Amino acid sequence: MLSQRRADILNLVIDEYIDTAAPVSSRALVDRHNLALSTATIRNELARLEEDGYVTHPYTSAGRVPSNVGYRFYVERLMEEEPIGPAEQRTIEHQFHQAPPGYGDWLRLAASILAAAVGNVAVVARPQQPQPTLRQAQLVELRPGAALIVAVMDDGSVRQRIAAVPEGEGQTRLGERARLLNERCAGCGAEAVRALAPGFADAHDRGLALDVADLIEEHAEDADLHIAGVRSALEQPEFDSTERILDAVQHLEAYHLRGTLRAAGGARDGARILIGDENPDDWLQQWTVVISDFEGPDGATGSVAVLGPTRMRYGRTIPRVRYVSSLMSGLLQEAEPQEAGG
Amino acid sequence: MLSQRRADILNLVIDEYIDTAAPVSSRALVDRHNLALSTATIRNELARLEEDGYVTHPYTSAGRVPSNVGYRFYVERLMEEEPIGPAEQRTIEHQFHQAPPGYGDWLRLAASILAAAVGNVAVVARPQQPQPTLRQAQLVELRPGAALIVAVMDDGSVRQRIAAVPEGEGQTRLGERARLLNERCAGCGAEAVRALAPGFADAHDRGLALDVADLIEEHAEDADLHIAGVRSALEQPEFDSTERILDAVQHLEAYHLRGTLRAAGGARDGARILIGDENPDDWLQQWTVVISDFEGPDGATGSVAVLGPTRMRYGRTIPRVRYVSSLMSGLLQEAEPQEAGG
DNA sequence: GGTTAGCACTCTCGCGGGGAGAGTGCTAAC
DNA sequence: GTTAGCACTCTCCCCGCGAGAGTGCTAACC
Repeated sequence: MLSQRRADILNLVIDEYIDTAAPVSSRALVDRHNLALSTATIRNELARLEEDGYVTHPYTSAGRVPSNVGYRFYVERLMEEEPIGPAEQRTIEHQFHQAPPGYGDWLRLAASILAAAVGNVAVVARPQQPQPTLRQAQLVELRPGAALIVAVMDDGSVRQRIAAVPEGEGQTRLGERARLLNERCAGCGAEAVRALAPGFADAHDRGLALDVADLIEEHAEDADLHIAGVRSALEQPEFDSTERILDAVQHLEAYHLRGTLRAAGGARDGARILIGDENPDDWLQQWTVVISDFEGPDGATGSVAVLGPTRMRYGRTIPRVRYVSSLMSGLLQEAEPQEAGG
Repeated sequence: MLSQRRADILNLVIDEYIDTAAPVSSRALVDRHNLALSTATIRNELARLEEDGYVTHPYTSAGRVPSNVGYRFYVERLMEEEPIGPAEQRTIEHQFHQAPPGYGDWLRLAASILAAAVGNVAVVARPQQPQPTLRQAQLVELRPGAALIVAVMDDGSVRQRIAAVPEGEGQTRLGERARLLNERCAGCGAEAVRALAPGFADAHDRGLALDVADLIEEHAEDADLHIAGVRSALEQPEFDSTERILDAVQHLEAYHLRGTLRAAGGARDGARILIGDENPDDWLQQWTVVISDFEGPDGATGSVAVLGPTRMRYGRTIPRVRYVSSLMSGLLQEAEPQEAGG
């Protein structure tokens, strides 16, 4: 265990480094915090902290940089959370209620509010039930032999797929097929629909039922994941080379991020935090991810997350992720007097 | 009008510049194409081309770089289209038919096939009817007082919005409201629904009908726009500075791109082409956009586009945009024997 | 024993010089 | 109209170097 003084110094080093993005020198620590110690003493302590793995040395004679171990310790023991003042709270809630009418717009807005609040990438995943059930399916004629299945789930999520249908059937006939499908399968989960499939007299209806069962199991569209703040994150000094930026850009797509939000990580008061190499994904080895799940209606779970360099303002980020998450939860699930429609 | 020889030289300059991304010198032209002229003669011609605005000089003694005017002339008169050979055609079609089951996946695949074929950003916009009509609306309970309207259009596109409903109504009651709404409004366009709204006895039903009318007019979700190839585009030498990359990243989002695809531009055989400052958007002043619309079922129109630096391989890009567009059209609309379902 | 001053040593970073190279424009001759 | 020749320009890259920041270590100090 770290001595109190050493922990204090580590705290200062990390605060300083988060602020300046430059290796922290003994001089800087003493000067900026009026320490009653000499730089030499600090240097000794820093050397010990380095021995224990909390900080590193980019090269022989530069200041200290926190290691992942250091950040982890900081997040768990040292960091002070930066509270969300009444003014900020009002601003955020105000923005929330100013939402444009579309549901997607609204989720995107949430992401961009969070991104602005923390200066990093923010992601908001629409709540989905773990075991969704079918609300209703539609068949839209595409061309002879193929139709689009549009399946709306009970949590409001939507999945679509192209399916084979008999050639020469018009939209009317497809409407009948859809009606039959809905009569029997509405309210069912994937397994139930699959079990019902053999019960259809017509072979094509059986096929459609199986397609629907697949759809129910499938992830909803990427649309249900909203990303904001990419630019502000990539403006940080860690992204100095073109390569790094491009790598980040390549991976910061809705398509890839779904899995990332599911990763388990060191929890802190309802927020999962993954620092650097704690991330399972290769490309995230230099990133920290802070995730907070929230509840939607009927047990649906959504997620709010922030991604940024390991040098992120944890004290600011974590409470804000948590706060936006709870706001989402409140607006989507709990009773709350508020004008919603447009 | 340009003399034949001068046009030939312009052609060579642009081909060369597209290839190397470096200012083209008189020497390079003579050497690489075994011209029966001396570099001095070429220099004279280049000077004339510069006077007429087809090429420029980055600085006093560097080679020539095509101007937007030059590119425009090239696209209209000089360029040779690079045909899609049978092998390439087979590859592309093969990839198309290997599509994963989801409709969104499929559109994304189309974008990424095109992106790979041209080495730039590709965008595919799902076909939508200009005046969509309602297929069916669902109401999903969120919390007391608010529900999610999920409206499926006749072209299969989906719009969602949060709407006010009376507090204390359960999902069953909401289901009844939805049924009533569908009974009266299914098949209607925005105007028709708006006209029907006053006919509802219940005030809340009237409100919902108006919401639905709004939804019908609204753009579909951004999900219906798929982007691929951002990385390969940004790897090109024009994006040497961090700033440029970030600017591009910031604007290359589904949210912003919808309008871009609607821009009118110099047509060439069914493809609209906007070069540099021909683009209405500020951020696109250094870009070229090649767009081709395609037909979906029932008069729905989708778009396929490629975005890249003005120095793009026009001869390669244009036919490929056109080709993918026609493939989309074929797969979504025309009769074509093919296994579609999964 | 912890703390501190002093000092040698190390590594980065920015700056200026300078030479090579690529290319042009111009002039004069063909 | 075409071409050789030449002076001139501008970039680019390499190199060296000095300033500056910081450390680690040693020896003295309280």
